[in-house]
Amino acid sequence: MATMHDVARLAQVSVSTVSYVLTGTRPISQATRNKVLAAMAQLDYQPNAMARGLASRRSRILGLLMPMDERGLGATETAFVTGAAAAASVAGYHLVLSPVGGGNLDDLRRLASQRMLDGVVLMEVQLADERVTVLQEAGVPLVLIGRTGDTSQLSYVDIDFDQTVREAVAHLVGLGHRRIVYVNHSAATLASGYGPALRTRDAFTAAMTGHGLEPVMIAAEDSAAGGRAALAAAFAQAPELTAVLAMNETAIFGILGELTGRGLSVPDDVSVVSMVTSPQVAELATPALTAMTSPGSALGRMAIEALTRQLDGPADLRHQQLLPCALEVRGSTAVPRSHQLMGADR
Amino acid sequence: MATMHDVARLAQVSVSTVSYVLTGTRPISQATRNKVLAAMAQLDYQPNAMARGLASRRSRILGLLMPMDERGLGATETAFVTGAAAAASVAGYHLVLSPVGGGNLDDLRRLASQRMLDGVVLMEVQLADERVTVLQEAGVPLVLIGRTGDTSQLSYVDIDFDQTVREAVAHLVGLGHRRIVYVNHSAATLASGYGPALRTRDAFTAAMTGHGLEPVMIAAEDSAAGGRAALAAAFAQAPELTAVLAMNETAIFGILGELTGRGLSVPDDVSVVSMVTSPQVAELATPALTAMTSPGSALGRMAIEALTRQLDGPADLRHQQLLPCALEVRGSTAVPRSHQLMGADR
DNA sequence: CCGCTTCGTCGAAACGCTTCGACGAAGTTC
DNA sequence: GAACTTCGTCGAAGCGTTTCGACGAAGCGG
Repeated sequence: MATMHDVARLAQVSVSTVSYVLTGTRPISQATRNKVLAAMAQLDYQPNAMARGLASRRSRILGLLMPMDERGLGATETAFVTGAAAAASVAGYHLVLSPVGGGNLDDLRRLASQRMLDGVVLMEVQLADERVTVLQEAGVPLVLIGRTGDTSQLSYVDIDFDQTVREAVAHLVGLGHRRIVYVNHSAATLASGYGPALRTRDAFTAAMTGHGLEPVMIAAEDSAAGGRAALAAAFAQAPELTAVLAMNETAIFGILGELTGRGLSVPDDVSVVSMVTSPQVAELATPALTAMTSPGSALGRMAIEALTRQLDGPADLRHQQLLPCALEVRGSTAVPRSHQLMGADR
Repeated sequence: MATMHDVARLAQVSVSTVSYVLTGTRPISQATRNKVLAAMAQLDYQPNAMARGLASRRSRILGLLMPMDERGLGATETAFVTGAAAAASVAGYHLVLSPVGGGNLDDLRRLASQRMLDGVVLMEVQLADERVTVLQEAGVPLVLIGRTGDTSQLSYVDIDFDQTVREAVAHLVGLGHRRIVYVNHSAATLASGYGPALRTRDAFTAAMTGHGLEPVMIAAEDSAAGGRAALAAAFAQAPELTAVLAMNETAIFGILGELTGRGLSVPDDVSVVSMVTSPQVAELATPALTAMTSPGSALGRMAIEALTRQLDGPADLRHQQLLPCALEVRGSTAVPRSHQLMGADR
């Protein structure tokens, strides 16, 4: 493995000159640059990342910290990752994903103080997230995907849940639905302070009230069975419901199954909208689901861009940005039956 | 940020002594060790990963290279990752996931020659996989999850597709099914040399022939629509089929939807077995799918263990191992209707 | 009690890079 | 044309570890 020394010798220049060619820190004449480049090519030279990191005190590695729970990464999370990786590559950084969950805070502390990560993007943030504290104490530049409760000191990108819910509700109301039930994540998830669950709950209440309608929310376990139970609960609380809005990629299949089981057809009897859902998952269902598609890869990209800007620019640069999900109408929403009759009446 | 120098000064020993306490490379008296440990604790010392890596020529970082395509990571892949991360942590290594796909071979080459990874676990291996060549040329220790065509020089862990298919077929045949159709990945995937698709195809043929039955295989696109089309094709080729064996987590939902659409009930009219499927996904369907559950986290763990053994032990250590999937019977398989009648006849 | 290992520790030389100060040559300003 | 800059390059001093050779102090068999 060739070193910079070898390159310098072959090109008949000093080691520092080779370094300047590589980093562009100081001007180098075209002639010298060419000599050096040729030597590099000839020796198949690759800079040693460790040495570079030690000398420059920057590893040019960015971390994407994601808790990996059992249920795996959905297409949405994967889009984050690919978007982030692409952006990092463009900015000349490596991106590594570290599956550090909430449990091993010590692991995280170690990772952070070892100076091996120039900065970190944190996914799946809780409203009160200790990982944020740990990283801030370690002095690691940080961008969140999601938001903590107090965001004043932080950089983040997140989904605009307010607007997303508003649009979803508006779509259903526009079709003529009046009794709309919102199926959220589980009660435990809500209690744990999971931001998206809380924010959508409030946004749903606001949106429905704004239309003069009564908001009904059901908490559902993240499983098909949870979805079935949630639908039963929904009919118990609002027997004449005509639409379900759900933010639970797992429960949604239980909801659909239970609907079919009760002899109700989607979308003729009940319309269904799935929130923050990837096209891939939406297409799995029969009929394909009308969904609010999350801006996954854009979020990942913007998080990395904010982070690199923070690293190269002034340290106190803050970046806060919200992106809404886009409504994509597929086969699971329609004008409600009651409304169709009324229309026929006139 | 405290350095080893600071620790040495505070503990009144030399820098090398501190290093020996940390690495255990040479014996250190209990008294000295305690002094050093106390100093470290007092200063909240953390070794600098870059300096360590430079001096020791080992980064203590292992890479898990996974192509991230659009469809995201299933629960199976996620189990790989969590199993691998846990094992790496136990062995004193960091695990980083790098989303390097097949496309950017140059990226991979750079990553490999930068001496930032002590070793690599490669996922989603093709029968002829250039990434293997690149990594071998770069001299990076390597363990595959999956197998290339010629495995003689390589370490790998993989699913025992032969036995898995055999057990799945045996389950169906045991129930009385005779006309069984295998829904594989797409023709393009087969043509690209994707090992699992090819191996299961051959295993299915062998298993069916062994039972004196005719093997029928259909290639399906990885989508719900692909599943629907595949089922139509299946009925065209084998009108009296009573069971479907599928290895396509995405298409399976299309298959189920199409079955319901044709007024056929699962499992009474048609039994369905899903291969290499996580319990989570199996439970999504209604009824829950009888499936061959992949040994995901065990596979990840064993890959990492093999890799670390290779790093710490002799360089030419090879490790080759196959693990079967476990049959988990749920609601999607039953005795075929024809068979029930025959049973009633007697 | 004499040579021998073994133990515990030290000092110094790497590891492969970046970066700082210096310096001659060339260009600019008045 | 004296006094400055700017340009292009060099040498050397780090960066924070590991690791090697050395060496005094014990321990030990004979």
